[in-house]
Amino acid sequence: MNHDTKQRILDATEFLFARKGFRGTSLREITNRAGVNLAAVNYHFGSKKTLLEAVLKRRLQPVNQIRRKRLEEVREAARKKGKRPDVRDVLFAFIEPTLLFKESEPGAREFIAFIGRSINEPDDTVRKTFHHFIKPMFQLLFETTCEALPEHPRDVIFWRLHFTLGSLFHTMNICGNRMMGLNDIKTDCSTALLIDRILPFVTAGMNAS
Amino acid sequence: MNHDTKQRILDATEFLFARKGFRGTSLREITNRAGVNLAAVNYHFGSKKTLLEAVLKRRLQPVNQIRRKRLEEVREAARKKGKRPDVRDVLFAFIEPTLLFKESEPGAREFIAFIGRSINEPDDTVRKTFHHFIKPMFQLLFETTCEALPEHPRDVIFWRLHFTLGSLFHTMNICGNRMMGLNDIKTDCSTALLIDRILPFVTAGMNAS
DNA sequence: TTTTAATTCAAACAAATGTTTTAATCAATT
DNA sequence: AATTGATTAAAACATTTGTTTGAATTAAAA
Repeated sequence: MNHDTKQRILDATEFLFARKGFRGTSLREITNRAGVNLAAVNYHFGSKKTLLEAVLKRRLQPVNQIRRKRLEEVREAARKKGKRPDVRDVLFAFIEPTLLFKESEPGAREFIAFIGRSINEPDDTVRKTFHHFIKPMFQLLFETTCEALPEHPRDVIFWRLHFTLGSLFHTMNICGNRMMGLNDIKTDCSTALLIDRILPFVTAGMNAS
Repeated sequence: MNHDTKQRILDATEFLFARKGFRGTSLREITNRAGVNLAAVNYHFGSKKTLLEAVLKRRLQPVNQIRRKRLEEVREAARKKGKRPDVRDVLFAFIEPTLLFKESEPGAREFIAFIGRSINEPDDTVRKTFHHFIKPMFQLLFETTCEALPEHPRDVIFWRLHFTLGSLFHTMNICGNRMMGLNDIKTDCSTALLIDRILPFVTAGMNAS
């Protein structure tokens, strides 16, 4: 019943993928760190590619549920009041769960950097798997933002949301990993403060005339 | 005097690094594409790591010169007028050369995506080499922006510039490579239009109260 | 032309990779 | 206790990796 072999592999994998990337991590590193036999990966997951899909699915599925719920709550609340959604509320509903994910579980603190990179990963397997999870969320975020800003052209909103994603995913990288600092600036930062920092920035950007 | 062997290797390398990443590209792919012998890489560049440094240096050095010149022009112009620099001018001086780089040379159209990824690369060699080039620019951008927004705390400006970099580098990825589109939105976009799109966004974000 | 240095080439190197195989071990069911 | 199925283990598999070697070729200098 040592069924936690799968868990140990998943835990070791997300840590190493976050630190060294998909291609930079070997199955031997993973199984060594997990304390299991090398063949266990192919036995339990089939292949390295399938392992990656399992790792991404385990983490992205829950956070996506939260994001969807939060976005639809904002939508519904606005509908009931007969007003349009507030841009800040919309962005908050998407961004807060994304960054709060870092605090959700021990492994997430590192793995958030991997997620932040995935959208632009050169490896097709990583990027396409990630897009499969993020695209419906992006679509929902897009529609909700269009409701919030009906006076803005749709393609302007589309691009500004991409800029928002850029800020957000870069933030996921630097808060989960290593960042480029400067001499007199302290770079460590609580998640709550980070949210307070990024939200005015992207809200102002979205609202720009 | 077949000294263009080095050039052909550099050209092939930047194309493949942009498409498949540093670790995802083998020296055999590079030399095949360049039409040169496998050993030519180690003969002319020493190692794969040194090749990477040469590739980055060849492209980043020129664009950095432009960025530095542009930023100092903005600074100097303000000083002569006895006013502080305009935030939009500062960001424009940094962003325009960065995105215009794409049009500078044939290979740059693809390579811009590699640059956009490098800041958060998991591979130490790539990330550190890139930081070596970008950090002085970021420092200069930071100081100039602080002059433009003296009422903002320095650490707020620091983080907002990181958000700006996030938007910019994500844009470099999607305009140089592949992007996550939506059904009814056309994703292709001229560089000039792209600059017109990103600039109001990050300017508003920097100015946010 | 002869000599010398720089460059190219094919071949081989050792190390690392994901995957498969086959036997051993474990846990539960009969 | 015996049997069955699931899991673990060690070893080997075939490729691919970056790098090195030493001879062949080319270009420049004497």
